[in-house]
Amino acid sequence: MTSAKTNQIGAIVERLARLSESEDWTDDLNPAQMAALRYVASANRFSRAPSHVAAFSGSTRGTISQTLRALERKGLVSETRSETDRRSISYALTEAGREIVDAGRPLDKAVAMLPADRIPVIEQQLGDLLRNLLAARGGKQFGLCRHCRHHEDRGNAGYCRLLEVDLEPAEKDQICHEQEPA
Amino acid sequence: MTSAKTNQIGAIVERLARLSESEDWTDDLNPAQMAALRYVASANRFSRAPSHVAAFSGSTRGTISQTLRALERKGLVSETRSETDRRSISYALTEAGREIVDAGRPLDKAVAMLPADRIPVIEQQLGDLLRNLLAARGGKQFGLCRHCRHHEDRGNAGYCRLLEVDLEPAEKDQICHEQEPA
DNA sequence: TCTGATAGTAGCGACTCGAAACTATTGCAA
DNA sequence: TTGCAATAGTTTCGAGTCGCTACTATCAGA
Repeated sequence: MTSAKTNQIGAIVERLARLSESEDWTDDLNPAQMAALRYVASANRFSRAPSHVAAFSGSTRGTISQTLRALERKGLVSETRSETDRRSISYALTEAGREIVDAGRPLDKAVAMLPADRIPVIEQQLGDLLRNLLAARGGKQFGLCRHCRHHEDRGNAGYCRLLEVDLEPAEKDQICHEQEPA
Repeated sequence: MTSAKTNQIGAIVERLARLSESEDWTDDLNPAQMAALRYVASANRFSRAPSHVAAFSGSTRGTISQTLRALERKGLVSETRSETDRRSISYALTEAGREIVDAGRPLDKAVAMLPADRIPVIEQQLGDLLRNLLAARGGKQFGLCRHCRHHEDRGNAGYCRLLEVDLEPAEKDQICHEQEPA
């Protein structure tokens, strides 16, 4: 016998993702495109370059470059070249892109059917699992700005000590590629 | 504001799966091929047809047909035409295929780093989530044979009341496409 | 014996994906 | 200041996914 009592968690997670994605085929967007679109939707203005999407999803710059192009052709994101560094590009959601993201994901509808008090528990445990996986592969966290050790709360707004910039209120709840847990 | 306090569970599950699969690219097998191979490895002899793999993964017969062909070309599965129904085909793992499956998945290594007492809890909760998702889309469960209402325990071995066949001891722990929870 | 359902396959077009080669910038150092 | 290495992104390649729409073979019921 190879591994008698191995747990099923990995198998369930992959099946959940696969089933959810197979239902998520709205608007002519495949899973990879949906994932990239959702990332752009939730990342802050410093974290929306192709290389960030690639690092977040464990993919490569080349692959993500094509995916973002496909999204742009469909009018769901728009591309802006940086003024300060002419090499880098930042993508932003268009109105049409925002609509698709706001529709939510199939899996979240199944989550909503669980007892409300168990949702934060599962969320916490899966978060720990994700951190373990990221630690094992040496990847960045891509956590929320306000959970970062460089973040300084200033009432409604905020301030990033690393990049030395003021932050809009909404930006505190966005994903940042520089994020390091407090 | 669109949905202020929405939970992150769906996002975490999809990211976990994506990251795990991106590391799982061993032996020239892409995620879809790994998923199909693992399914064949854990399904019983009545549940290894292309249509079963398709139903399990939320894909289509056409797509899975090609995926299984790719696996066969690589010598990881072998195909057998049914004697009783000349239309149907059953795939089985080869030795080489078994080796790859036995190597396990990256995500399970991250799971193993969690406190041991929390693993069954997470497993249970994700299982509930999966059942919710399946119920919402009207899909089959594909649960374990021994958890089926047609299963009859006969000590070491077992018996399936639905198909009216005797079962090997090992088959009780395999996935069945006919499975209905007790 | 039709006839319809079922199991699997072929072909199409858009896309993913890793890898490697390539362009355009930028930063650093001699 | 030139010179070069690092960085950001793109292109191209080949194999494969994926939904779709035919299409073939087989089976099962009236």
